[in-house]
Amino acid sequence: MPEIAEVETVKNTLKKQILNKRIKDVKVYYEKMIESNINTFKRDLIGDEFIDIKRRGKWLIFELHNHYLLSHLRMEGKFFLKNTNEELAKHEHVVITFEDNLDLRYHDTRKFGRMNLISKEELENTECIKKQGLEPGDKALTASYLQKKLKNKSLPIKSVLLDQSIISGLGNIYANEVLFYALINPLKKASSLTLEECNRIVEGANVIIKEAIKMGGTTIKSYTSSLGVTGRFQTKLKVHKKEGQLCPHCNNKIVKIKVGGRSTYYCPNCQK
DNA sequence: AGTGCGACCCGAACGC
DNA sequence: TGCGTTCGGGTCGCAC
Repeated sequence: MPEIAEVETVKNTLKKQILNKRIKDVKVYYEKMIESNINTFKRDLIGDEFIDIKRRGKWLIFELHNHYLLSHLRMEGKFFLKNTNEELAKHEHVVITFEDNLDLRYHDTRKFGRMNLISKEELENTECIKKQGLEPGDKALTASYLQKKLKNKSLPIKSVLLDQSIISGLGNIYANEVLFYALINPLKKASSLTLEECNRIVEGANVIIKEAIKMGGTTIKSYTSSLGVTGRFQTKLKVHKKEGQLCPHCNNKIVKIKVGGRSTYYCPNCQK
């Protein structure tokens, strides 16, 4: 499941392969995937070219001359590059063909991913981009920023870490890992966190995301990033999907609970 | 405004 | 073996 590190990896990989090639055709096989008007989507892409790829939170931002193509991979979205004469595979929902007959194909088993084509001036006013909070690694992401954001949140801290408007880019895997790093119980009420605890969360997010990006993300379940790049961060996971296994700090058993409906893994001894 | 929860999806894992 | 059921996971939209 792509989180910030996976998206960063996809961005970096695609940048080496698809920039500055004229788009000659666009095919959409699952129309609900496109949030903007489908005909406008095709018309505006054809004839243009990608000149850069950026990322904001878990959103990929493909820059064209006049537009941005926004793409969210949700759980299982992947991009593949294939020759245009290769047969369409199951779950390939959007195909962008470049003039050298290379296809950028969007593959999504569960059809959860979304794309949106917007004009350049719209970017900062587009809701999904505007609402993103600070990213791990941003100097402005400090303990006091976080504590202020948590002040009126009665939800468990685990749920709040998944809120993209506070820290942008954390998903279920890294939220579990960050709380283990910070030695904080996932059920602890967000508003009750001390400045010191907020500091440990910020530090954990910075350290873990940096390391995950360096390793190309986490490959887990059905997710492998595009183009044969395989994430190796799963070897670094300490608690996620480790229920019944021993805590690397104290040797007590990792447990699995539900928080806000989401699987949550933690060490009850280290994270009291 | 903050919170809770179903819907969106489909394949894998599970139960019988 | 084979069938039906449950689960997962990010985000949105709706109800409270």
